[in-house]
Amino acid sequence: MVAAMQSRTSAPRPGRPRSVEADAAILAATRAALVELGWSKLTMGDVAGRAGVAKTTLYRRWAGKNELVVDAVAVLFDELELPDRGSLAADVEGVVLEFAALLERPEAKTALMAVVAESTSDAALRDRIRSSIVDRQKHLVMEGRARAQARGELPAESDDPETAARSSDLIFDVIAGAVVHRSLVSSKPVDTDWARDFTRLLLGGLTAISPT
Amino acid sequence: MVAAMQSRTSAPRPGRPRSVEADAAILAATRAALVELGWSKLTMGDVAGRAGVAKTTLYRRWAGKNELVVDAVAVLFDELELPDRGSLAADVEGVVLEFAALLERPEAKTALMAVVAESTSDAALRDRIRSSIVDRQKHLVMEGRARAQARGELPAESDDPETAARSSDLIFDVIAGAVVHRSLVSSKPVDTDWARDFTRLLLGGLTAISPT
Amino acid sequence: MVAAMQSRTSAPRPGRPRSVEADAAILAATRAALVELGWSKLTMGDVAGRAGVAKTTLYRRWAGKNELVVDAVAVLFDELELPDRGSLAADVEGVVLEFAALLERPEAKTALMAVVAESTSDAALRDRIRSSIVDRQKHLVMEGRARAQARGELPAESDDPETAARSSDLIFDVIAGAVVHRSLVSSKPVDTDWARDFTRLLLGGLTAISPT
Amino acid sequence: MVAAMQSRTSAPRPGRPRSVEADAAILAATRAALVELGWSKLTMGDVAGRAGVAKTTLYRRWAGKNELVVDAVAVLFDELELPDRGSLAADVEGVVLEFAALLERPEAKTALMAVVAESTSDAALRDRIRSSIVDRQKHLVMEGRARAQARGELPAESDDPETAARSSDLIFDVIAGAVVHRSLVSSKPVDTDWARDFTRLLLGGLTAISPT
DNA sequence: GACTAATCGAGACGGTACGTCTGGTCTTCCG
DNA sequence: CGGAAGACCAGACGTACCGTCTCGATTAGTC
Repeated sequence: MVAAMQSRTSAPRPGRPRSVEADAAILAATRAALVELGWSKLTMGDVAGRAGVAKTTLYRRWAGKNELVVDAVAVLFDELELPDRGSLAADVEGVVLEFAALLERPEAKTALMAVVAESTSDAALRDRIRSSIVDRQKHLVMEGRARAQARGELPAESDDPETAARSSDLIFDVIAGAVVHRSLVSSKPVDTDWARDFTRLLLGGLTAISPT
Repeated sequence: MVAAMQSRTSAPRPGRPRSVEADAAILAATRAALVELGWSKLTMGDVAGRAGVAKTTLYRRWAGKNELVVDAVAVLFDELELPDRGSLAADVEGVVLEFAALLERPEAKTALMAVVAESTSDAALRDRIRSSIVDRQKHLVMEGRARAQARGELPAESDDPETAARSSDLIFDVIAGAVVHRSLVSSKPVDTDWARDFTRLLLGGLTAISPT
Repeated sequence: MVAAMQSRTSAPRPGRPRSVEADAAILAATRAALVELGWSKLTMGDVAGRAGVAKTTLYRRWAGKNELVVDAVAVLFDELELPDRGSLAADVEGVVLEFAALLERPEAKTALMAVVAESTSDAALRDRIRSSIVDRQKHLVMEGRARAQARGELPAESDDPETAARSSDLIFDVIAGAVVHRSLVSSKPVDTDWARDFTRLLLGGLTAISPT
Repeated sequence: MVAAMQSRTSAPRPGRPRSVEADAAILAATRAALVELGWSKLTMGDVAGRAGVAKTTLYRRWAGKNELVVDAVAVLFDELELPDRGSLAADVEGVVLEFAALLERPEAKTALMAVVAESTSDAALRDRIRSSIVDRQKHLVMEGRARAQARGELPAESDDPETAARSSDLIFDVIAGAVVHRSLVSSKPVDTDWARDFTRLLLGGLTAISPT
């Protein structure tokens, strides 16, 4: 995932090739450790032990705990999908519940907040999070919006691409932010009722800001 | 703030009383250390040194880094205010910008996410965050809503107090969540433009979910 | 003149007088703690607790652990006696066994070596040990010698008092040193057999060094 | 000296081998610290610092202060030698002065008494002292005795090996005990005069206990 | 019968060292 | 050369004692 680009060129470097199994084992071990121990008690040595791997092998692939955890958790966000549920409201409700289900998983909730916290004082980590996690989610917003426009539920985007991006970003932050805040900060469940209330609020707002 | 309940009963416990100056010095030192070092590099020993206090004095009052930081940061949220800006839109925009300004402060942004991360696997910490931080903010939502109803911008609350609380919670999570997500996850500025866009979206939604 | 007398006896200083019971309780607690914990794990706080006394009360009377322990153990050496057993050989054998029995007691053996160790870098402690412990034992040697001379087993002392003191010191160090070394360093029992062997060796030597 | 047994089998355990230089540096640092600070103020952290080594490296090799100091001091006793001085009297006098000179060294006197004190409540430490220190000295007694017998100054040993061992032990405890007691407990110098007096006493005794 | 003055208990204080744990690096030998 | 093993340095962890201090509450003798 990290330096996978090079493998494509398949330059048969000299010496023993890196074990492909090790990568998978390490990431799995990281997720398991996150579930059991949480972020702060997770240690590199413990992950290495679980994966049946030497610590050196970890450090050869990742710069530290932060990077490792981002990669270990990123794959979880690949599971998010946006099947066509027939209407914009159904699509929004669906993605909200799906995202909430993801945040219920201990490895996801713990890791997500922790790496965001670290990223506040680490620009490189911020980029890594954006590319590995945020962008994967944002893509869903774009997809849902396009589908709604095709259905005629939303007007066509503005000609100005910048304006369009601005409103995409806004919607994304509102959805993701509300779910995360409800789930992790307010510590209350994101259930069907809440998802319906939220969707009504969001769709009402969307109609209001759309140009006639 | 923390164990202040007991002081009211003023039961003069035997032995030397705890230094009240130490508390203030420690919390101030904690905030200073957060700014300089960030969450992960902040150490109890360093805080003690800055505060001119022994490590034992810290541990006598707080169980660990998490608890200390929550208390140290909580006071920042007391600064949030909601002056009457004349209209609901102006009030929302104002509180969004104020909250965003708070999240710009390094001690706030780092600490907030970090303690939330830890709280995902620590129920006691979760409660402490709720009472020390979340509730302080939620109060603003209630206030703004009441004011808007007085102005006639929003209909009177439902007779059912549970329904009213449900929508208050929703609005709170949407506002706080969106600002936090924009600021810390998406890493983009919460400026006047964004605040205006967001306010239009939110107010449109509020109108839509209001009865009649 | 008159007032000076009283200060030695019971100078009635102003203020609340020190508790006489506390002294006894503290020394007893110290000995008990020595038996249970040994020297290095004995703490002032623990002794205070056992004695039902505050730490300040200890420090008001003794400067530290060393001084306290010397005083607590010193009384044990008062038990050493030298009844007239009829001959020099019987007297030596008796005192050797008595001293060995004292060193069997855990509080004595632990404390004696420990304070001697500390005294190697503490002149004041060295003096305290000499006056509180060593001199008490040395007195027995003088007594036994005088008795043997009265019996005619040993020749009268040299006219030169310095010469007499030199040989007293020598005998004392040989007896006490041998018993301590056998018991604590070689970790072997000082039983009747050993005492008899040692006595034969010593008396043989004494005869040899005595002036014809 | 400590775990040297295993090195003979030279089983090449996996992983990086322990630094042999570190061992020497640590023991030297321990002796230096003993001279400067004495036993009670010597700290593991300080020793580590002097040796240019991490604290973990100390604890990987020794269980604590006691074990470390025993090993650090043990080598000093290797310096004791018994050159043939021509007569038993000269040999005894020589070894007494040599031993006294050793006990003059601050690292030896402090450490020896301190570890003996600890050993009174620690059987494992007692064994370590016996094998590392006591046995090294006792060997000198055996050697000197054999030499005196060869010279005809002492009769041949008893046929019963146990009887021979008993008298060897006795002589050893008398010599070592007297020197230690004079030097450390009585706090008086072991000079040539004292050594001569003591030798006369001992040799007189030896003649007395020897079978005709 | 108040006023001193030193004591007592309790327990917090600034320090120092403890022994452990983790992070990240380096060194050895094996495949 | 990759990898497992484990030693290495650095330094934070939370705990335990140290010896001092600050409390309120006793106890005496002195006015």
